[in-house]
Amino acid sequence: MFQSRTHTCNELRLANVGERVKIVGWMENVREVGSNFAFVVLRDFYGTTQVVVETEDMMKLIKDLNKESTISVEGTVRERASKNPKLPTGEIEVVPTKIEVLGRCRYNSLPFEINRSREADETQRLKYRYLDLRNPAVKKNIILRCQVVAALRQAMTEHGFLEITTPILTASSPEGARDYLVPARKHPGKFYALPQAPQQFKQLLMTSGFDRYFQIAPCFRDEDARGDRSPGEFYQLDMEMAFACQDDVFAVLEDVLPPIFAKFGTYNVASAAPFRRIAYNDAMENYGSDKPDLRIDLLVKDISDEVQGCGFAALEGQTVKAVVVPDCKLARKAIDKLCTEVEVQSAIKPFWFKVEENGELSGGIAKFMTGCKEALTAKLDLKPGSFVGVTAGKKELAQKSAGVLRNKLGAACEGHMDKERYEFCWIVDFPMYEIGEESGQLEFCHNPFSMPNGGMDVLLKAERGEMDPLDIYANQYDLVCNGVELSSGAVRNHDPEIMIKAFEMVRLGEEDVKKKFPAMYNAFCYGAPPHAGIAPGVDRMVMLLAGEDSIREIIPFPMNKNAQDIMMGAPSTVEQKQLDELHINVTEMEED
RNA sequence: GGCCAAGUAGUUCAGUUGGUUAGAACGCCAGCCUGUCACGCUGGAGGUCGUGGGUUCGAGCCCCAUCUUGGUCGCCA
Repeated sequence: MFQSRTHTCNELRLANVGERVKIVGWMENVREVGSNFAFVVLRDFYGTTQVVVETEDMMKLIKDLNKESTISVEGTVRERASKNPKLPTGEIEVVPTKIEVLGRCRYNSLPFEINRSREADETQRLKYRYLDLRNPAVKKNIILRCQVVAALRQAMTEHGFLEITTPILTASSPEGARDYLVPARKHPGKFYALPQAPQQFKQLLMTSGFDRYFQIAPCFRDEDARGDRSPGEFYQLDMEMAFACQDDVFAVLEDVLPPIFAKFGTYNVASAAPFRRIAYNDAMENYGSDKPDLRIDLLVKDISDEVQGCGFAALEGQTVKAVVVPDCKLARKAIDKLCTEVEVQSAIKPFWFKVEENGELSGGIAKFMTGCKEALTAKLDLKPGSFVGVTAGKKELAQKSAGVLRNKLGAACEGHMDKERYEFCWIVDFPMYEIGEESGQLEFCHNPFSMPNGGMDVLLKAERGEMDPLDIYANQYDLVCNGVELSSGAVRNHDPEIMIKAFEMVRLGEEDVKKKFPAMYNAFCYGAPPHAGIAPGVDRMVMLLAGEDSIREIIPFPMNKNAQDIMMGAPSTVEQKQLDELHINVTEMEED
């Protein structure tokens, strides 16, 4: 029968010398420095403590044990003969009178070394995640995640928000991403869906009279993974406020997030309220991105007019964007590498040229630029030493490529990125509608739940042809931090008539609204409050705070890129009996 | 689904123009070592070079196919 320990492995100090103690943990390392003399490093959640083995019996016991076995050590605390100032427990050691094996490690060779697991192959790490997590450097991120979630809960609660859980088994939503479906045993041919977000439920809560709702909400979307996007499932700090406008939502997050970022982040500087607000179109124009990294001081400039007639075919008739670095010291090789990286990420290879010390243009496309040198100098404020990166193409492509270029240049060129801080901004005034690439017709740009800016009036105007529907803006906003889109939110459309009108703009109507969002439509017909909300991604926040580039580093048990849990073996085949109960017929099967 | 990169010892990697017996570090095993703390020293075991074809006198290296993994684009209201 296991009896509890007296101390953790990060607790004993000089003051404890002479005490009888019991510590427990994993045998991390054994340093044998003589016959019948060895140092054993014992590790638990809290830290490590050195145990000295000095007798033949104990030596035999330890030598028969594989590393990573769990043991308990009862003994006396002793001052070390040679202290280690690098360890909190480095001044003492435990001289055991009894060592008990609690859980033997059956393997003398592990898939990777615990304390170097971050260097190991990721597939191995994920397969043996329970070993990977023994590494304090890996564990640290999970602890951080817990602390951040706890801090968010506390802050939201203090702001008067109630945490309310919403269903995991719900109805498939016609909009958005691909759903995860769950077959309904009692209803052959019918399916539940896992929620892509608690969107409709939280809006229904507002209609029910709950004033301020939040939830650390699991969300499920069957879409492909990215470095910053875990496949399948992720968590949002989902929130919604009744009788609220955009400013009310902003005020809450501007109050909640900066202290948490400053406290738990790798960098301890976070922008203070109010965060900068940038209109979507301005962000695209000046930063080439709808998630600008404001730590970079470079801007994107339009030089479409200036370069017309320059003789370089790739620029003629295109939207042309430039990013100028006034004092660029990049070598030719570094420039080529950077341009290639931009091409990989944006499908456009940027052009470039430099201004030499004597004022002459050189490199890249310089020979085509001499004709418009004066106009460019004025527009871009060119000086000796300036580097100019140029992208060209259709407007959005040129903008986005310039944005990628801006990010790369900011990171590569000395002095243009104040990296060690968290810079928040709001992206506002998103277009409500766009012309769909496939359909060529008007479609919702983002989500149909947002209130059009100007309400029914602008919709009617657009309907009468008095304004371009593309000029209708949604009361929608994104929260961006250091170039990462943390969150999307909106002032919701709580008015059934405006909702129907908004849908009519994209050739849908009352029947479609009722069919697609029956509960919400019905609820809104019984008196709905104006409401607004947002849902910052918890995983991405923690990733930013931990300073990690991969979202898998901050998820306790992540799936791999192909949405497989190789540790648990999910997804997996199931018994035919289970399929029969669910009225499921498998028509195609992956080979194992 | 497209594109790019990688796959060699338990792990991380090196491997020249295609040329003898495929190396190193860490880990593992054995021995030595009474103050180590990334302990040290000596020795040892450990490889179907992802898989299948092909070119060649000869392939870890070249070619084709395929699988796996990562990145990226599509996708992500």
